[in-house]
Amino acid sequence: MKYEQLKLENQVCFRLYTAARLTMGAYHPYLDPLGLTYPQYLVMLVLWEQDKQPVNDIAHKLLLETNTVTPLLQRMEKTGLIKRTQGKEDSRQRIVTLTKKGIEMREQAKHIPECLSAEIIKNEGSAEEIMQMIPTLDKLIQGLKQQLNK
Amino acid sequence: MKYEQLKLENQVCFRLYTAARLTMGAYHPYLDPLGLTYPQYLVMLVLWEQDKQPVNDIAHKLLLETNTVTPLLQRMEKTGLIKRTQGKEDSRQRIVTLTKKGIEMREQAKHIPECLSAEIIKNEGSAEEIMQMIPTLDKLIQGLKQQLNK
DNA sequence: TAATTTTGCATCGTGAACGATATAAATCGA
DNA sequence: TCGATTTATATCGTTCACGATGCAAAATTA
Repeated sequence: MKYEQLKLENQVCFRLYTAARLTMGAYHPYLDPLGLTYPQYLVMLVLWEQDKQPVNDIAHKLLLETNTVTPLLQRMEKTGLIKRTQGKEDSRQRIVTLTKKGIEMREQAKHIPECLSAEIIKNEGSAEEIMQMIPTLDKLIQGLKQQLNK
Repeated sequence: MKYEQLKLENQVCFRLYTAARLTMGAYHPYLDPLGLTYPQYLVMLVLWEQDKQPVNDIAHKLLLETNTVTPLLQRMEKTGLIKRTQGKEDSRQRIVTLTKKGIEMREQAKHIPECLSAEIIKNEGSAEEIMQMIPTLDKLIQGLKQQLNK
C-alpha cells in the first residue's frame, strides 16, 4: 500500500493529459485540409467570435502566455490568415485582424464541431456523459487559474 | 445561431486541453525540486511500478509514440535517473532500468499525489466530483485510442 | 535458406508551451 | 515634469509531441 498513490492508474492528471492529446489528434483530419493546427484553430475561434483583438486578449481567453501566442500568430500571419497592426491608442499593442482568407475559413470550419461530436459518440457512446464533465472541468480550471495568480 | 457551435465556450476539447495544461502546471512546485518535468514524472511512475522495461512498453503505457519517449529517456539518462541497455533476447530493444538515484527518488515523490489532491480540493472544493470524471475520461480515451488504429 | 516484411528504436523537422529576459510605450509618484 | 514602475509584446532556450524517414534486427514467407 506504501506507494499505491504513485500508480499511473490512480492519476487524474494523466487522464486529462492523455484525453487532451488524443482529442486534439481527432481534430487532425478536419484541420489538416485547412492548414491549421489545433492551437491555431483555437485562435481562429476567438477571432471569429470577435475580430480585431490585441494579442493579450487572445492569450487571456485561451489561458495561454503571450510568449506562446506571439509566435503562433507570427506563423498564422505567414500563412495569410491574419494581419498584425500597431495599436492606435496604445502603440505597444499589436491588433490582430482576420484577413479575407481568415474570414472565409469560418464557413469551411462550420461543421467541424459536429463532426467531432459524431466521431466521439460513435466510439464510446454517450455524449451526455462527456457533457456532464463540463461544469467540473470549468471548476477545476477556475481553481487552478486562481492558484496561478498567487 | 449559424456559428454557435464554433464558440470557444462550447468546446469540450478546449477545456480538456486547458485543464491538462494547468494541472501539469500545478505539479511544478513539487517536480522542480526533483529536477523532473511532468512527462518525465510519468515515466518514473511507470518504472517505479515495474523496473526494466523496453522503450516500447513505456511508450505504450503512456499512450505516447516512441519518437516522443526516446529523447525523453535520453535526457533522463543524462540526469542520471535511468540507464538504457541493449536487450538480450531481442537486440533491437533498449531496456530502461532505474539507477540508484532513480529508485531513491520514489521515497521523495511519495507524497506528491496527496499534495496535489489537497491543493486541488482547497481551490475548488469537491474531490469526488473530479473523481467522477475518471470513468468518462477512460471511456473517451479508450474510444479515441481505437480510432487511432484505423 | 534467401528474399520480403515487420518491428523496435533513433533521427530530423516543425510547432507548441513556458520560464527568463529584453525593450519600448504608457502610467504613476514625488 | 522627470524618474521609477508597470504593461504589452517579443526573443531565446529547453522540453515535449508527433509526422516522416532511416536502419538494423527479427519474423515471415516463398
